[in-house]
Amino acid sequence: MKDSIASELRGMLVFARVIDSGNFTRAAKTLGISRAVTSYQVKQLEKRLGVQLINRSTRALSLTSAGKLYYDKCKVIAEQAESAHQMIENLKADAVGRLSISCPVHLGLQWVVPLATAYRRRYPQVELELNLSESISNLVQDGIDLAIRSGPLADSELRSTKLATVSRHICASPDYLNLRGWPQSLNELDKHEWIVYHRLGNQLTLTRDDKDYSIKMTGTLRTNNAAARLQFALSGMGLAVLPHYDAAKAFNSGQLVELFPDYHLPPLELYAVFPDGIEKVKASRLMIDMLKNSPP
Amino acid sequence: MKDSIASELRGMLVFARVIDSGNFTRAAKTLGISRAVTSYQVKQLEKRLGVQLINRSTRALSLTSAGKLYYDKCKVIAEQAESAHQMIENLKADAVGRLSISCPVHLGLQWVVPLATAYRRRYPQVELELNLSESISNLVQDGIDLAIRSGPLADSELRSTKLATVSRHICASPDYLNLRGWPQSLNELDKHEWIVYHRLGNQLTLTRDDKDYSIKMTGTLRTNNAAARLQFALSGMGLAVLPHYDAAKAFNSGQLVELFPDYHLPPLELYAVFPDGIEKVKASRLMIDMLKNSPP
DNA sequence: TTCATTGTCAAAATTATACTGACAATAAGT
DNA sequence: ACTTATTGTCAGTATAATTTTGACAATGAA
Repeated sequence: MKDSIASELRGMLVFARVIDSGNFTRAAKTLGISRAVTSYQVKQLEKRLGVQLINRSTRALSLTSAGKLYYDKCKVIAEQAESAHQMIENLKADAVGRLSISCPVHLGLQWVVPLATAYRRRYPQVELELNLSESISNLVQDGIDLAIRSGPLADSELRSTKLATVSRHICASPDYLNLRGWPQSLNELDKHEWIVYHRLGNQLTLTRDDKDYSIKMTGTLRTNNAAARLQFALSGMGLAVLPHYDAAKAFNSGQLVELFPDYHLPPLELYAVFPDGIEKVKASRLMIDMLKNSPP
Repeated sequence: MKDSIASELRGMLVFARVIDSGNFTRAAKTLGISRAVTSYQVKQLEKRLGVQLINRSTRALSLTSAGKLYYDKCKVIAEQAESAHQMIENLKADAVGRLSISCPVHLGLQWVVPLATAYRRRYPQVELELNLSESISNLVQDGIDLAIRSGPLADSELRSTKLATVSRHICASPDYLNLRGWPQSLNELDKHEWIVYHRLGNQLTLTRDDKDYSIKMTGTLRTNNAAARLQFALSGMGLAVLPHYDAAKAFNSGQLVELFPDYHLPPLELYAVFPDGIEKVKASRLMIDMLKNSPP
């Protein structure tokens, strides 16, 4: 930082404090530095500006006219620097500010939107921005504070915390099963149509009594959209692996039934991913807590 | 400067520049520092605040919500710091700002007041403050930019420049001389009354053809006020040593006559005394020039 | 793929900043 | 007029901060 304004800033702060204090000694004390440095800083500033700001005698100070004008500016800057710092402290202490959240579309609609509504009601001073998108790439570009993703993101720059564990279930509509047959064992599954969720591949691992069973999902219906997958399943297009939050409603209404409930699928792990320090911001912390306390 | 706001200021400036530039590399270039420092400064700032301000990936930047709010503050501070510096530069380049002048009362009334009137007309953007006072002590206390004094001030803190050399003359009113006699030689002077100016002592040294003549001023009329001295002289109370600006008018109107015009008195040396760097301020420089160009 | 560019890092070099203990100048009290 | 305490500054030194350099992995473009 050769000769930029930056070098002046510290001097400006010291200078302002000297004027506020009325003398160098008191200023030094309140700044927590020695008298010598205080003197040096102001002298350096004056040298840099080329104009003397303070008329000194050993027992009295006064501002030159240039100093008076300059002091007013310094005072404002000092206050604003203080206020900027304070604002960050406020963000950490109170539910204020802004919070931008990124979330996969379907999960967002099912889970985050209702929660965000409650959040806004509870913390009206926080401006919420909910960005629903599947793509994970523009997380940085879009200035996201909090991204909700399934699976921990292997990114050293970002921190993450687990929000919820969502069980998954093999589902089908009664109509479909009546048509194609209700499978009694895992072996019969390969005679069925699967609605394959694009991002998960077509290998499926089930667990029962600590034993793993591997299944290959066969089928021609593929989608990268979770809502579409649900609709296909409801329309009786085949078997689908659905997260609990999609499945539960359909089970209750009888639109879907669960197959092989004794076997467990590896659950969906939902993580919050965020830049370091964001968890110290109260608005973010409260949102994370809320997400953890109200799993989908 | 342990942990005060001051340490943050440099970081704030760098941070703002990074955002303005869109990336660290360009910011570093415009700041004239290396990429590494730029990164370091922002990181340091974030560490200090406890919150990440910038979402980084190697090819894209974005602000966190906290960063957005903080940026706005930084931007204002950067602009104001720039403007403070610019203001000083303006003071040096243009006739603007304020200028406070201190001057002995009588000299001020005779000389500076008329000049200040012309100055104000010529440079209306300069706020003038004229402080007429004999005392030299509160020069610092009163925040004077420019003090006019007779004789160079032996003060290492302050700079000074000679404004004018004012000749002095031995004067008396014709009435007084008719009453007490017109002295023909220096020897007769000790029979006369002197109006003694307090600050100059009562020893007088005259010069003629490189030869010095010492005279002791006798008399009971003493004053520390230059205007009073003039009035006493005009009223025929005795001989007085008057500066040219007081004597000239009276000579022209015949109210006073000069004695021993061939002998020269050590002249009054008028100096401008001011803090270092004030001569770089245009308003001051113009005033000093004007004083030099229009001697009393 | 290859290539150039980005942000960051670690170690070293350099600079800025800080403290200490003096000093002369001043003001207040006696 | 004398002492006493306080002030701002200085010189020399110590310390902490900043900066440079050269490297690195990550990333996007060709």
